[in-house]
Amino acid sequence: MSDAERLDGILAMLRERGGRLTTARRAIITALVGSRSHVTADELSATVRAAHPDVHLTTIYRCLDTLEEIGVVDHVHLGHGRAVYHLNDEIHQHLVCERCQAVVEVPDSLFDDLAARVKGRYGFTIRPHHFAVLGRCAACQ
Amino acid sequence: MSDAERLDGILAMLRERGGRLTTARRAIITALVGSRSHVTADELSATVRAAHPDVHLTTIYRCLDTLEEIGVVDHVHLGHGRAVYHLNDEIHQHLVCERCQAVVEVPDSLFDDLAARVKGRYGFTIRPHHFAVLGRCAACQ
DNA sequence: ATCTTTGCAAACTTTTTGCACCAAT
DNA sequence: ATTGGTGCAAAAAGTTTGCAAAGAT
Repeated sequence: MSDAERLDGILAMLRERGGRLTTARRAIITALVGSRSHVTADELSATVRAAHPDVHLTTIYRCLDTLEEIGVVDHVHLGHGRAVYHLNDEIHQHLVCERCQAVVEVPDSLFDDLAARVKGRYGFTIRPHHFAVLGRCAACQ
Repeated sequence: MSDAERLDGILAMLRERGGRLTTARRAIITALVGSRSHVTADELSATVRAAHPDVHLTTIYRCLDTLEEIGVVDHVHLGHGRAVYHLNDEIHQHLVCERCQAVVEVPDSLFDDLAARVKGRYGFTIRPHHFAVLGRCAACQ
């Protein structure tokens, strides 16, 4: 799936929801699709501003909220303070190095065992995608 | 180990490190030891203020920082925004319900398998205590 | 006497909100 | 013509910092 197709798909979902296809949204979603990884609202804002200097950070947040409601985007708290946003097309878990901040993405399936055990013993259903797991990456041991 | 012993132990560690035993610190650590679970800086401040109305929230933060440097306290980001602090004597992982905010503590050992696999495949060492795992508790399914 | 710790006020960072205007349908 | 989206400014929430005064050693 190309970036253009991805963009169109998201725009279509927005329209279905009764949303409007504004310049700002197009720019934000384009930037999000283009930046292939995890971005903070701030970073996204910088990218968007390159082409559309008038798009306000507030609008970024509101757009990301909307996309999250639709289920297209998810956000994760990687560290102290800021959150990062990413497209939701492949679900993965984040390992974040406490030292160098590197983000390692690992398949969700690694957590299946843990999830099953926690479910069995505590009745708790893990939804792991929302928070990062911290530690030390290979390079920083 | 009684609360009083625990308090004394922590005060001793502080002293060893060249720290001073102030009224504020005594009050904060007492409150921390007394409140048997996870507290936000704010909650801790409220408890401390009951007996010592003059201890400022800033001081709470600075004291918690110091205790964290010593290794006595750890803090965890349970949700969006505030962090919770807890004594470091039994290491456990936090499961937090996204709906009712309940905190379920589970033994660290549940994560051993996951940690081993992540270590093997990605060279990443998980230090899981720092962040919460989100999901739905038994009552909120 | 020294040097850490404290209180206070103010800054800071990230995110949210109120409101009048604009623009997509 | 609607009504949802946007920009702006300002508030909120949580935490940190600078500095002079207080307090522990």
